[in-house]
Amino acid sequence: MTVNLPPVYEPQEVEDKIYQFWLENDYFRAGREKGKETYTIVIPPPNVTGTLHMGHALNNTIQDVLIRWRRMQGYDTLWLPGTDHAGIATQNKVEEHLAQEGLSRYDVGREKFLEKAWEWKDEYHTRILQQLYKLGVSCDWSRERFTLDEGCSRAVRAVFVSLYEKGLIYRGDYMVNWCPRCHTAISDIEVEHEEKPSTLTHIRYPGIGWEGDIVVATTRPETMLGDTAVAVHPEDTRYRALVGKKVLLPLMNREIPIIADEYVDPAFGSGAVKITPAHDPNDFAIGQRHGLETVQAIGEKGLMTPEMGPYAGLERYAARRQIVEDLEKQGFLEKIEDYAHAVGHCQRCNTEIEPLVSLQWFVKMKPLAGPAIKAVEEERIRFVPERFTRTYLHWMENIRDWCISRQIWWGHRIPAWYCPCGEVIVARETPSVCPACGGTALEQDTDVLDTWFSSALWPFSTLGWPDQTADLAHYFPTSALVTGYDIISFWVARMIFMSLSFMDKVPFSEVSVHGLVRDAQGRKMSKSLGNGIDPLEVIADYGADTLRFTLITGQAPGNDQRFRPENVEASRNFSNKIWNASRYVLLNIEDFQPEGLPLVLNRHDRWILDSFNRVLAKTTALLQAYELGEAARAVYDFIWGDFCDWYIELSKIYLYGDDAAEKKRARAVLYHVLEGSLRLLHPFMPFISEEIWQHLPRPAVHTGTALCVSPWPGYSPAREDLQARREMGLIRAVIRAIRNLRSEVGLPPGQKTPVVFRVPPQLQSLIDEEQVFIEKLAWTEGITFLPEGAAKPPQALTALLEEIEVYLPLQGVVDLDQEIARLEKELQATEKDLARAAGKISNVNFIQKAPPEIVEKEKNKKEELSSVREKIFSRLAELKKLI
RNA sequence: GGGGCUGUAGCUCAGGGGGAGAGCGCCUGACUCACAUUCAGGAGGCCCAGGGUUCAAAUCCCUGCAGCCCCA
Repeated sequence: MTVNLPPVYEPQEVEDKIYQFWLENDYFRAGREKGKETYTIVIPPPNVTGTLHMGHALNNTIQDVLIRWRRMQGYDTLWLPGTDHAGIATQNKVEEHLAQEGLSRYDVGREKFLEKAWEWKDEYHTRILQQLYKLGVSCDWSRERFTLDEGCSRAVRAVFVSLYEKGLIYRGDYMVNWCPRCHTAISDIEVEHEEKPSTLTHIRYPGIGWEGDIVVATTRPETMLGDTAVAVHPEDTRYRALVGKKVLLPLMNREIPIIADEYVDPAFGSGAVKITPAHDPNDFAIGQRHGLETVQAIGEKGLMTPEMGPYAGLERYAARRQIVEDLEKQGFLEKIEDYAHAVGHCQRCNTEIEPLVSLQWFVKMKPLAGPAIKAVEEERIRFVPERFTRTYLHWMENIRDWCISRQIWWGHRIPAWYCPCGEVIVARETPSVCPACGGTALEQDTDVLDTWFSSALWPFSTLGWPDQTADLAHYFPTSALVTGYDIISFWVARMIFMSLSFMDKVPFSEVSVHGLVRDAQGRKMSKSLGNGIDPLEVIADYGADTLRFTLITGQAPGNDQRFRPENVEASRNFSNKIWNASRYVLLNIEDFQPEGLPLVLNRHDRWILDSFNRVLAKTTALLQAYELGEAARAVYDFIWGDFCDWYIELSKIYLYGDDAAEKKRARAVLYHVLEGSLRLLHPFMPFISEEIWQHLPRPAVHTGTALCVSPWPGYSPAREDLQARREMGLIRAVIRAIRNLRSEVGLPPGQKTPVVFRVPPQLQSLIDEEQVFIEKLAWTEGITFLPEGAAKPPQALTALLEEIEVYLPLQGVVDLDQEIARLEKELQATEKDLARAAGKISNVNFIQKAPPEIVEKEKNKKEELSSVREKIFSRLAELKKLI
């Protein structure tokens, strides 16, 4: 095999090619491992509104890491991809698009509009897929779904009709959150509250048939036109006598009653409140209790209704100004105060929502929430991190009915038909005849369903439900759901109750929750701020592996992360490190045929294999716990810190030496560890690992054709090697000590120094055997051992390890005063630690109550430290004599 | 008003009952035949404050301060 790899890794040359290779060989298709345990994830379907952002990149990378890891572990893995039609969001986009041509959706009509929306969907769907390919996700594309496709639509109808038949879907006049911009009702959780400075307007309502007036305070004076009562608290002595009397509604000259209701807070404002049942949820409730009239003052477009006299047709905020002005002119304005309060905004377009009473469809939530709460309480579903369980339960326990109708066109049309005779037909199949009167003039409800209604069915609708398909039987329930904490109530909660209701099973057993990706300053990435970073740009500049690794290592479960260019570079450097380590191995294993590990391994081999073995265990355990960031860091530390910095450096002695047997052995180990490391790395950096792996020679017995379907490397207890670990620990400490001393006096690597050791007899052979390696890695030349009792070199730097004394004789270079000062500093530090250990051991409580192994550890520590202390002490004495 | 998160090195953040960690930045030295996207060495932290539990607290509990998020 010829090796011609550039010294700098170029992902642009590699990634698309590798992805094509994976697709062509169908590695991501589920069912490759027949009969194996399944591992399934359904993708949180990205909206076809636009393009993917960093949050999607993180979400999909996490899923891909899990899926690739499980695939390598031999599970029958299915990662089911798809996209979401995103009703209001997409409709807004298409409307914006039309607006550029000066058209509204009403100009083009429903049918034509939907055509446009489908075109939009096609375009953005294609883009999103391209982006996902670029990220390297290993979805089973043969099973891709869309929330508005035929199957999902049937699922939606089936669920709607079934819930309707069970009495869990009803239609009613209720107060809903109305977005005058989107021109539709939205559910409670689609409303975002924002604290804003505002004013509290105090208005005087004159009494009718009694002397005086009542002052009410409001943040929304324009709604006064729709007032149908003034309410006071029943216990409020100031007003008790007035209850049942009337006041005059200024400007409208309407008589409205004074009523008593517990809801009123006597301490707020004047203790009297205006009641506008048509425009405030609380007032609506009061209106219902007291049988008040509902006067709609504001219409669906945010304009004052025609009944509002001089204000008819005014935009709501213009009306507010006008009304305040008129009130003042006519002497009804008491005062205006500054006041901060939370205003509801449309999640999609940020317009202030208008509470309106209208006829909408609702899902009755209490009966559905019960089992969904139980499933989580019984830990049939587990949130990771665990704290999100509380978020979920809190929401579920305080749930209100879900408004599911939307007055838009893009979505699943509500399967309800109306006959002029008054009959309402809710059916799975489109009816042609009214079952009540036999009439055929049926008209379907013009509204569509909330997008989340179809998303709630995603884990089973995508697998074929309502049909009882083989996939549904095999892959449902799914294994894990990976999602951001921001949609736990929107999506996760709803999937859970829908699944329990229709599948009688939880949709997934674990929910891995991640945070948001913020900008370098910690701000949310947003279009309006323009601070978003396009994942595709990062991929173009650095490669997908780098982006993935940056996102994964920057992540702690459930926490937000900041996306910083420095971190991207660190990941890029890591990929380059792997690339070059591999180049080193490849350049040195020409004509090499892998035949497994040699039977005889030396200390270095046993050490790296032990270390590798341990990182396998650690990484696997961390992945199991969804600690992906830590897992990636463990891999990073091993590859860079152990393999590259130490083993490769040690191996150079063999590879550049003359001993053929040694060379062969070192190559085999290098190959083994590199190949294993690539497998370990693959879920995190799939492209570079696959690319390099494809360059590696294959063992004769190896049947695999791609790294992505190679077995996950497993921990083996037989590879534990405490002796190698301990011995290499000593050798590395010795090398570091020498490097340290050399750098104290600023010796360049080219200037070799001899080194003198004083070691216990049992360690002399160890140092002896490692001489050539110590010389290479610590830039020394010539090692000698001081016999027992012999004088130590006077003009020498000293490093005192627990069992080993290291002297660098440097005539003329050593400044004795400096050396004494340095050793004294070390002595101080040692004595501090020693005092702490000694203190613990002399504490009776510690000896009695601490676990024996901890006590043992402290005793050893004390021994070691006092031995080091003695050594520093005597060395200091020697040096001081020389001055 | 209710719930939650965060406070650790100059910056960004891991960790977490028993000798303070990483990356980046900074300082010193080196183009050492895989890699200067590198290598070697170093400086730099009363782990927010106070109290409690414990033989032992940066870690667990409570209170406070500061910042952030969600829900009403």
